[in-house]
Amino acid sequence: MESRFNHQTEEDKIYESWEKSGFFNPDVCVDKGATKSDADTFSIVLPPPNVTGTLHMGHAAMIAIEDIMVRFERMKGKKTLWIPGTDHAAIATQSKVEGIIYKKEGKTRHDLGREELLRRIEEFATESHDTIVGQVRKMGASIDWTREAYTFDEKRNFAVRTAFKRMYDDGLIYKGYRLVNWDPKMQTTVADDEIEWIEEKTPLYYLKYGPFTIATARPETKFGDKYIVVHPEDPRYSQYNHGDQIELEWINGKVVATVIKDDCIDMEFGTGAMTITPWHDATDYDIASRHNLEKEQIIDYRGLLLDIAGEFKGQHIKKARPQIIEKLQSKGLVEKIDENYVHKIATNMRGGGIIEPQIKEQWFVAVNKPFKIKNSKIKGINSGDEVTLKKLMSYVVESEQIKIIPDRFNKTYFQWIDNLRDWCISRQIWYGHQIPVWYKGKEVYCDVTAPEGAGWTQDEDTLDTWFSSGLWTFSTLGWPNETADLKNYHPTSVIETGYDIIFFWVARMILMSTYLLGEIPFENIYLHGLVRDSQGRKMSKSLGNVTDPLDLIAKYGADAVRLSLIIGAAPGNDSKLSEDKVKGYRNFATKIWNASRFVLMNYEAPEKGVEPQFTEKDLAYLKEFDETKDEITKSLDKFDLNRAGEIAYHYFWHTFADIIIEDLKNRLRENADKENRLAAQTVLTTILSGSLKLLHPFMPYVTEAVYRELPEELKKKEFLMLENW
RNA sequence: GGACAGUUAGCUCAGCUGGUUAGAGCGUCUCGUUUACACCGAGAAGGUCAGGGGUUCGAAUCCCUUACUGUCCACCA
Repeated sequence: MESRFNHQTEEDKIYESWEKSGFFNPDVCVDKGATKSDADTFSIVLPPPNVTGTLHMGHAAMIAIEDIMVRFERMKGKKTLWIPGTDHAAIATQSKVEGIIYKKEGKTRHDLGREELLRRIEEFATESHDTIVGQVRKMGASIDWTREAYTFDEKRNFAVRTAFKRMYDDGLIYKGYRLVNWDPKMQTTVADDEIEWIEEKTPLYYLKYGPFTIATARPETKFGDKYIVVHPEDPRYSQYNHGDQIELEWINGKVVATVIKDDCIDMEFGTGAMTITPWHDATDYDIASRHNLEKEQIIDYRGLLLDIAGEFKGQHIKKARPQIIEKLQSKGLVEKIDENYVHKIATNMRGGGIIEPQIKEQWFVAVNKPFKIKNSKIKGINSGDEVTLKKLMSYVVESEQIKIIPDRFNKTYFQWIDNLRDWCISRQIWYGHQIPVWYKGKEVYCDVTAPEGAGWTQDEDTLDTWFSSGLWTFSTLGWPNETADLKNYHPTSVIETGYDIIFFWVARMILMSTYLLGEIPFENIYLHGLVRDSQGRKMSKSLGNVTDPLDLIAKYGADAVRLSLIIGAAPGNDSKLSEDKVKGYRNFATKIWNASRFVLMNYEAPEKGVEPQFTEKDLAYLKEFDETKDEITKSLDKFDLNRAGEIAYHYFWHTFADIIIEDLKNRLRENADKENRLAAQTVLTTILSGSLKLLHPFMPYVTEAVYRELPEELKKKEFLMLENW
């Protein structure tokens, strides 16, 4: 044995031998007798990384955590399945590729056309996929590659169409005119959750609106405003009654304004009076809907002003604003301007532009609509019970059929559900699952496959990417076919993902699974935090503090990277990563190697007839090891990987290496007494091989490498990976 | 506006349901070149556990409160 474990040359070889053996696949484990065929199962799906690029430290942490769970459960003898895959990430990917093409060639998607753009995206996605898969392997993931899936492959597409059709038939998917988040840059709608609010210092204009003064940050939307809304109890406006009509001079001449009284008005803000633009603002839309007011479009889908803007027609809203203010000023309608106002602007967080709400016909999932559930396996809900999707989502968590780790996220989850509105699922981008609805004249047809006969055209919209990833726990297992995998491995044991996508993804998986299968998608939700830099800053390209997991792996080895992402990282909490930390755990890997080397180089095969004669201290050492093992097992069972890792680390280095080896060293050398020597050796080999098992989920490579060096009589299996916990 | 975290040694964090002189890693300092390992070993210094109040025989740990930091949610034009 060399004096150090050479991760650069050994890790890939070890991974290859694992993968080739087939033992990442539970079927092979059963066939080859490594796992009992009637063993309990443990299953987990890899949160599919977006094919928008490469993996970052957060992904590395995710893989490390999941692989620890998987290796631990596999060693405990369970039929263990971990399914890999990637996510087409519809809008994010298209946005990214469009950006690249525009930068390189100055072309837009319309220059290329649908077919060519899709081809380019596929090309990019494939490349990105290959990189990602390579990275997952590098991390040492014991994942079943034979079951790899893509959210946009044929099988998943079939699952998506099936899901859509069922929801459509149950009336849970409908097409309707609603106020939606429109991204003029990407030319598509975006879900509420996909919006990021950014603050911007924008002047707040106080405009004279007849006898009223209104405050607005967006004068360019105000052309058609003909309702003035005040609070019913506002004494300043008590002389006006709901419904009063007042003629007044406005931007482009006279308008008749109607007074509306509504208690959603904040009397403290501005002047306590506002005009509304229902077509382009959510609050205004709600007010207008409550009072049955007219709604009129002011801005088109590209962000240009419409006819109603008169002389400003055709101008972009951004350019028009100062001119509109100028005109208002010349008419004496600007009372004052508050330059220090901070306005919140909605942006599309998937690389798009500034959101302009629009009323548009879109497809929605009705979350509050009652329906009768079929085939419920959910405890407390029977088949035929009337439920809503919202109720299903909250019930399974409330009743603790799904547990969230850490549990404080329960509150976050429920709060989100309380605020949940119908989910807009149609997108006007090209990269995604096309909606399985066809039209011919006034006829509408929804099915898994296209209708017979000529003259049908398919709906051009594609589905929100989360619609397909919502099916992930079971679409990867073969649903809608009743496969053995689905039967064996669903519900999955745990979903492990970042707390930042609990709404986007976790909640939607619960929605889809409870509705479509009548069962929970997973029993546990393990949420990890963000991996930040050593100063606690978010890693970002603009800060230049992004560390590539591959660089760290090349430098210090995957084992060190894994452990440094686990220790000091409690579920749900952000963690900091520094190179020093990784270096420290690389040193630990070397320590494991050298302590093992020492034990092995002093190893002598026991002579026949010689029985070890243990001292009391020997027995105490063995007992201490057992206690440590129990503690680690308990922690892992509770998903407390952080603690388990720390105990294992500390025990191996500072108890086994520093104390036990030091103490027993001499008895190996001055071998006056064979029984005594054998006892010392037995203590060392017992604890060593036991420790290798305990450390294996955390540091699979070094431990497996050491295992190969063990004399045959100390090994029971082909791989350490397959040893009994 | 609502909710959730966090505030413990120079730095990063443990400290589970309250119980002896508050722990670890990194860093610092001293010593050590014993044939497993200098990617090492032995040892040391360093903390009024954010502030205040309370419960208790006893609190970093439970309760209240203040301050600061961070995150999420929400229809303040």
